[in-house]
Amino acid sequence: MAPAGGARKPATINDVADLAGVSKSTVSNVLRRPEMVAVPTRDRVLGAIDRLAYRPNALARQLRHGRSTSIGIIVRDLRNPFLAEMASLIEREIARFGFAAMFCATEGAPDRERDAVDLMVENRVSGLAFLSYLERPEVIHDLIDGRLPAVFIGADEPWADSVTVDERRGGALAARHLLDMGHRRVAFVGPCLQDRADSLRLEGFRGVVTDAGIEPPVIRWDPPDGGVTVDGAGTSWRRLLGGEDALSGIFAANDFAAIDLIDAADSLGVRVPADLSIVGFDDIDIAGLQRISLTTIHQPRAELVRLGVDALMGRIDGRVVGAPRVILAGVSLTVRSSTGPLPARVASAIR
Amino acid sequence: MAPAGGARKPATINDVADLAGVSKSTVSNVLRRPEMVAVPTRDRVLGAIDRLAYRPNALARQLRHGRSTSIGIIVRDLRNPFLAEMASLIEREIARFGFAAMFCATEGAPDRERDAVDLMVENRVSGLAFLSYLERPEVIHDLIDGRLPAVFIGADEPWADSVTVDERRGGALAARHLLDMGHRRVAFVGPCLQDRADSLRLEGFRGVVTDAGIEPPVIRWDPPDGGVTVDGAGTSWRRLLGGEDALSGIFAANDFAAIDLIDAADSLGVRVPADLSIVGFDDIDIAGLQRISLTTIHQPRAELVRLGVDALMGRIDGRVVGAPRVILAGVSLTVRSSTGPLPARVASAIR
DNA sequence: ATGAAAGCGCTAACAC
DNA sequence: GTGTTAGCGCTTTCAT
Repeated sequence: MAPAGGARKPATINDVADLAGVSKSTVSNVLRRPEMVAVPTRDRVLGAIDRLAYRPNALARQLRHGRSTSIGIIVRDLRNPFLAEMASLIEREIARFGFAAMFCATEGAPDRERDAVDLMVENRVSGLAFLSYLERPEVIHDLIDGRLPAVFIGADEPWADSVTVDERRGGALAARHLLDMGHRRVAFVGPCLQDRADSLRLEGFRGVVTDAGIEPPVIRWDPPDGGVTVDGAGTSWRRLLGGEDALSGIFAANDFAAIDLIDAADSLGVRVPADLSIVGFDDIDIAGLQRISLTTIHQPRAELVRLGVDALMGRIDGRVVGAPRVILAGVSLTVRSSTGPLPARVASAIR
Repeated sequence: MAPAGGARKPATINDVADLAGVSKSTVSNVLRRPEMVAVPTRDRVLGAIDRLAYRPNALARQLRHGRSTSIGIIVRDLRNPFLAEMASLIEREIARFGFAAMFCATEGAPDRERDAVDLMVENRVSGLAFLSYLERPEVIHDLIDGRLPAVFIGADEPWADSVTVDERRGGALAARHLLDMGHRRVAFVGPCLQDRADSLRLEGFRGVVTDAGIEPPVIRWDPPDGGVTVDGAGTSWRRLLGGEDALSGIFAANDFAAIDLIDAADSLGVRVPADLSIVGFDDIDIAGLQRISLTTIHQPRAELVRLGVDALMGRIDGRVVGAPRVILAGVSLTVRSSTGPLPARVASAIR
């Protein structure tokens, strides 16, 4: 057993070649094209590799090839279970193609997003997967365009391959569901710094609601501890959910927020769905727990990832060329028990 | 705007040098030690960098230095919110030191763990952070020892720096809490493939329970869909939680499983805590939701990460040398409402 | 203050 | 089959 701690210099292909009494090309061949090396030589080389615990230096190989075998994954926040699972699925999927995952969390900050892309570019990742996208289109576009393939999963950017559900349609489904149940005082709640998917969800929601002659407030909230603002003015859930003109239906930009909202309602004694109906977006696993039972817009996570990684791999190996493709996956409403009809007394009060 | 899609060859330091009419050493100096380059030269170089949208090739620099500026993070499963948040915290913390994060999920499979370490070693990461650890000690030890610094966060391996709560003590706290409330038919539930933290939690739990003269069953379960086995024999929650000798207290290896267990109980009409008390481990955010309100063993996530990354950085820059250190953070029981006293009728039935 | 040159570890022509 | 060689893009002495 070696003395613990010290960082011994790792063996190189030359060390192996010397020990095996061959040239380094032969060692390289043993590793990359074993069939073209004579069996006795190969065995000698493998023996040396074993003795020296040789691991090829991926940095050197990648430098030679001009790119690394990593994919950059850029994601807002791994604490959102939807994003964590998507990231995890991507990691697993790209591993099947021999790629490693490099992660960067942007925490919803555009400058961190820019830094993340820079980091990935400098590390010469083979491709980039965005799980959230904040920046104004041009900025990142200019950073990336022509340098490396990128795919947006869960956001639809016209200048790169995108795999997404129709976010607008999801927002519209949520709106229609709430309206159908009689709700009129409805609102959207989303993070202070919206990513582009959030914006589209809001758009879809607002479109349907305004068509019904209602102008929905947009609530900004970073759960669980962030302040609540409407039109830039601070307020509180107590104010929004209590009193005569209390909201009776809320569409949250994602389940993560929706579940925190349910908890806030529970704390205030606001009953869900008797007093307040809540619709989320994503359909994360815990949304299906009996105790949460969140009505939400379902996203086919595995399918999105599969399609997204496929698209990316197609670009990387040049199998796919030409204009960016937008792939839409189906979106649907999953009705559970966080939504219900507008209570009669409120319904009459509004008329 | 460049034609979309194509992967133009990125500019190199030579291109910049040529355009600026200097040597590449000067370009390198402009980037790494700007103060030792004359201002006019520097400006010319910066101009060229800008014009060519030059990004230094990190692979080349890292090859030169013999190591990359990445840290490998090895984690069982990002769907477990505790692990996802820990991973996220690590990524943020190492970014402050200029390191990038490389992730690998092992899904609880020892061979995937070995592959992950191999991948990291080949990529010459500067250090390794384990968030879960499966393999028999020697295997990974031999793979790593002397090659690169490693830190275990949430598991205590004597051959490398470790930052962890006292897992055994956590298990013991859970056991004592259940016993104190009068429970006698208690069990442990954990994943089919335990990591080393799981084992220690079980040990601590079992120690206290057997001291009370009870031999607790060990239930293997991979929520939400996996089968339930005890001593290798398949069974079901219905059987374990119903009937005369139903369990009345369960300690789950982690909150993720505990919450799924609550859900299973809800489905079976088993009331928590009236019929069944459940203790988790980790104290993830959703454990604190009113609707979940899980009694659990609290882990100080941010502190564990801070200490762990500190330890790792110390080894990387050689500030810390010598024998592995084990750092213990405090562990405590957070009592919420998933546990309660043994119902009187059961208590009397047992006497 | 700037440049020339060596070399990190590997791969891929091309020679033998 | 196997060896020789020429880089990949960068940093870092060491001259000038």
